[in-house]
Amino acid sequence: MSYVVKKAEEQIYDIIKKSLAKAVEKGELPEGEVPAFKVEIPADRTHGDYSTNAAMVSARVFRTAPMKIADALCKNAELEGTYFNKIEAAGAGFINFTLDSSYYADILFDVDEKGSMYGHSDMGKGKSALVEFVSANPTGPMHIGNARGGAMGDCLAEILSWAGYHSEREFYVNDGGNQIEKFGLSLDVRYQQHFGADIEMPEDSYHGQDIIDHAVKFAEINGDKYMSATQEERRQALVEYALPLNIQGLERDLLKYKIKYDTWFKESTLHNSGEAKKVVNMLTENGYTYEQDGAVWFKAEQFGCDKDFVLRRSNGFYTYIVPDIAYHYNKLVTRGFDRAIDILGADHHGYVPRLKAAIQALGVDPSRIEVILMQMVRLVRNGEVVKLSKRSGKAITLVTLLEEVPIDAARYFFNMREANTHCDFDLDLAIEESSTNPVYYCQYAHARICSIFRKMEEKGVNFTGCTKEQAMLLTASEETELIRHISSLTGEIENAAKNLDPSKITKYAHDLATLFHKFYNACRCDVEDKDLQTARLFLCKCVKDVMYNVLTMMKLSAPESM
RNA sequence: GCGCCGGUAGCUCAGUUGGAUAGAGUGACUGGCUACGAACCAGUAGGUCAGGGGUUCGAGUCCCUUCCGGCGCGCCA
Repeated sequence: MSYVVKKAEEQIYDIIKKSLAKAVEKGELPEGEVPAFKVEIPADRTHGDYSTNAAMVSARVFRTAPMKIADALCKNAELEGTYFNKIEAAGAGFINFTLDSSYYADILFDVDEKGSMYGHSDMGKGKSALVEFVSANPTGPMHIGNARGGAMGDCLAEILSWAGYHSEREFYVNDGGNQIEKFGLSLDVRYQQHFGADIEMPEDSYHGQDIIDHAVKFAEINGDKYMSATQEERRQALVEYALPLNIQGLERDLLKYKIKYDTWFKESTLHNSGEAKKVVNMLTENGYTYEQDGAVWFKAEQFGCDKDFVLRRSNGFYTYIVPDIAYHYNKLVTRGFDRAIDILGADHHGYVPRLKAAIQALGVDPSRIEVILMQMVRLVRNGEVVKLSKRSGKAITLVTLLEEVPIDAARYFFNMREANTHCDFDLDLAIEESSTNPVYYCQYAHARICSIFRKMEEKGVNFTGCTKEQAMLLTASEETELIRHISSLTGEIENAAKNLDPSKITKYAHDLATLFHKFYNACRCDVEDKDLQTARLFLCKCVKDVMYNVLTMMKLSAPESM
């Protein structure tokens, strides 16, 4: 949290401590230690700006009624030199504190001084976090679920960076295994069909138009010369042609979505470098594997899983989880990231304990892997759920989505809700009502402030700075509430980082806009009193800075007019 | 059957990690521009926090249980 906020909270602990000592000295309270108590912001602000349950939790220690303790503490409290001008005991024994206007002024000076850095925190102490997200199969275009994961992961990486972590973004490219086999097979059939072969697409192949397009292009370049090659050669050539194009396509489409990765990590490197083999060997050397029916099993039950699972199939191939184990070992040990954060679809939840078990068996603290499970997005169009089937090729792609919905709106929408809630994306609503979309509500606040400064300049009023005496004129509830919210930005970013929850930030932005719009309607900047005018313009400037910071954190535009 | 996630206003969701009278958005209704931007604001209506039990000064929040929904539980990824 920001240092002004921190200072205020520390003062409360200090006030309580000193007034307790004084009350004991005067014999108003018995000797004793106050147990751990909490300082918090009451939901109902008529109860003050801060409250503490110190009197309630110490009732047992002092064998005195909470209300009596609260009274004694209030009576002996010394507020001189603090940010508070009132302390009082309330009904159940809460002790409530009221902030002085010097506090609000200091908050604004803090914002003004930090500018675009306001909101940054050193909570993460420079620890490194690798955020892996989207990681869509390179066998086809991205779907709408990837849109949610993309917006969330990108925003989360940014939040972590603001909270003092060194964060990096990574895309894991599944360029090995069964899916690539299927990809090759699908291309192969389409290629042969192009030259008139009478064969059907197998049920479980990829039926999308993109596969046909690749096959046709490949045929235009290479002609029919691969018709006479072996199936293996033909499929390999097709995959070597199409896969890089798909990966480039993913990169290009995500860039359109304002997502830029630090690294594109290919699964194939884990096989080529022998890392996949190495982790299986390590597990075996540590005695955590056994053979049965010709397959190699991992003793997962020893690590709290309900079942053991296969690492190497009897046909000699590794199961999908082996490269994943090697991949996470690579993240945490080889590359030495302190934390590996994965954003996955909720249908992977059964797989998380298994991955963690294997990582633990490799001697790595599994809590360094943190998985955000994201519930599925249901796409609604014309009031009906659109079935998302990749196999049928009817999935709504990320590109299609972005053609229909503004990028800012999509990024904001997908960060509005916690990962763990299902969400419906109503396309018609997103398009038709784009003007009432919550993101515009926030951007409007920013544009409105810019407009105020333009208008004031036309009248010859240029804001150049504000004195503390002027800033202390901001005492209307609309003003102090707004400043209170401004003051909470750093803490809110820390909270979002702690919970790995970007939705806290969209909520913050929305609340900031609400409080500003309320202020705007209640308090005019264009007033006779020049000192008050200066103070309000100062407040506007600070709100604008904060809104700008929050919007850019989510990579949303902060328009000066709209 | 076992496990994970969820159930809060008509709808979509918050609820500061156990605090005071449960809140927003949207939809419905009413009011506010000779105005620094009405893409805004103010107000009304709408609740057995899925049901039941328990823990304590105090429960939407923690524990148990029942019901409802989503998803997992493969030598698929």
